[in-house]
Amino acid sequence: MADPQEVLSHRVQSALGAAFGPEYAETDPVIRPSQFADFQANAALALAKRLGRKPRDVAAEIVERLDVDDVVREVEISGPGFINLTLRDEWIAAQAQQILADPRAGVAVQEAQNIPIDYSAPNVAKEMHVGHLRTTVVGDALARTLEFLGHNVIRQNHIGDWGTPFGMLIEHLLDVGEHSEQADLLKSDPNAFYQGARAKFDGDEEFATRARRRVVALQGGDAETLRLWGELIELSKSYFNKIYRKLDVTLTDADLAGESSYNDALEGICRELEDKGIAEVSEGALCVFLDGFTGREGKPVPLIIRKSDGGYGYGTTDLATIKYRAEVLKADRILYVIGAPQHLHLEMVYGTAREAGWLDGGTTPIHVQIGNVLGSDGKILRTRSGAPIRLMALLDEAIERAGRVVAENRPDLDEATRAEIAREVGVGAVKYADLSVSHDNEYVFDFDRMLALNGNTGPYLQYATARIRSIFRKGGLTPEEATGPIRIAEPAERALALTLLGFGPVVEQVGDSLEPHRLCAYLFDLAQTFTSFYEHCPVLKAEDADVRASRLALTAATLRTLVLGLSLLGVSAPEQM
RNA sequence: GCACCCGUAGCUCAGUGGAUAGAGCACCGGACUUCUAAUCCGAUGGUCGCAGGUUCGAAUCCUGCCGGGUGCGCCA
Repeated sequence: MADPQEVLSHRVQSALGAAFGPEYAETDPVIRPSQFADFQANAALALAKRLGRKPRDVAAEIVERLDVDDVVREVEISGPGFINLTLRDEWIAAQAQQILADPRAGVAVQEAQNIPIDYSAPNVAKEMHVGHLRTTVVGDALARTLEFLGHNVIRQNHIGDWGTPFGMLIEHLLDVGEHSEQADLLKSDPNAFYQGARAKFDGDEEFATRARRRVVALQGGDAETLRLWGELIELSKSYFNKIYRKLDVTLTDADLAGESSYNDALEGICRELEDKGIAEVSEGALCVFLDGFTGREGKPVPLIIRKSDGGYGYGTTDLATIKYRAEVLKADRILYVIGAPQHLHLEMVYGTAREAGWLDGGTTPIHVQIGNVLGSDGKILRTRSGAPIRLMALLDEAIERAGRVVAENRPDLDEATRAEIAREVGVGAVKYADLSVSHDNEYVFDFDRMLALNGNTGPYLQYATARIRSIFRKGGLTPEEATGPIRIAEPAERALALTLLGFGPVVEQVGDSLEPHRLCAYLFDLAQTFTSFYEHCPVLKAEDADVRASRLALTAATLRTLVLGLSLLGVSAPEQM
């Protein structure tokens, strides 16, 4: 066990039990990183009141019973009753050695949960916007991280592939021709296709009539209409996959679970909720009213599950997803990586599912709220002309900007290599920018900042890995050949080794809290701690062979941790930059 | 009107009820015949929106207020 915080927790808890009786052995010892030592235990302050004694006396008694000599070099009571703990260099070195030998870099495998993750969810025949970009990137990072922690992740790309707009889209497809250039726009510039259809729908009464008739045919299961609908899906899949491949996102066609896949379940959902007395008819629509949900003028807010015209909306589909994921997929947690504005709606879906008993098997639905991406004006990101930004163009611009920097700094590399580096850096920068701020906050999109080589950015972390790889190339060995033994003498070595021990805990924390930005912050800290180490401690030019072997081992452990950490975020690390 | 989110350094953002609130950027001052300077070291910069409350201890928890954003019946 390499996590100092956990080791110290157990030791302090034992001391608490020994000092104050077994009923205190479960007390949280409140181990925290400290600015005066490596860690501090704050339990004494909280316990003082309960025990009716002075905090410093309580701390003294804990210290007296504390058995940590093998781990801790110095124990000191300070201030009102803080217990400062300074770890032994040898212990840190030994733990770092274990991390180096562990292919998982100190991340424990957890008891497997079934975790469906709903993320990305673009619409057929529509451009993905920066909001989709963020749920795609955050959802994918969570999928990768939870999978690595040992969970059974089931990716659910809930694409918008059903509804009334399809009448218009199908008629437009027929008008322009299935294999026309216009139809091919769906693969590259879907909004152009959509807007073409929309314009006709709004301006041409005859077209609008055809479109409405087509919706009826689609819902009625007309074979030719379904074939054309399938064609729209296929063309759109081509667009989605182009984006996913460029983004290096793990979603494939196998993960598609679009709205249409629940069509057959909707009628049953409504009947079940009506039979259970959860749904009732109001103003012609079948609705669920839940306690605690009121809107304007105190009127109860409905979750509409069947419209007054008999059709179904997203509320019904979302209920079908939660029932399916809970009962068929046997989900322990269901993650909805979806925009923050949909919070109220999702709460109503959860509440309805709970009342219906669908979550009784121990399923917890969780809304991973995605904040809006803003422009520098603080408004939702758009082009100067006010149009939504095309995602592919945005990625291409990031790659192009990265390419300019690479060309400037690495004229020695051939063009193909530079292009690949530019792609990894540009895409990595965009993804990292989405991941490094807490997901539920809005954040301001800024190319210059995300592509900077300084600061908490993707390129900075990638550069740190590229530099380390360069050390091994120059040294004529592979990172795997650097096995230590790790010894600690210099403060910079100590700081680096101690930071390495924090990887396992932070990955576990991301799995629990579903906050990838914590991993970003950790990796940035690790990279900074490494560059500082690298500045102060010669590695290849170390004074003797033992020191060199130890520093190479620390360097190898850092590289593996950085690359593994970035991979959990879905950010690649180029061999050179 | 009701609900949710947010308010921390000039800017962008972190912050597990614990000691003197942190990064990055920008600005200022240093370090390159380099182990990749695409870097590093240092300095400056704060009434944590305001006011109460709980607590030994509050940026963090509770209440009220101010300011900003979002949502609130047949779109998703």
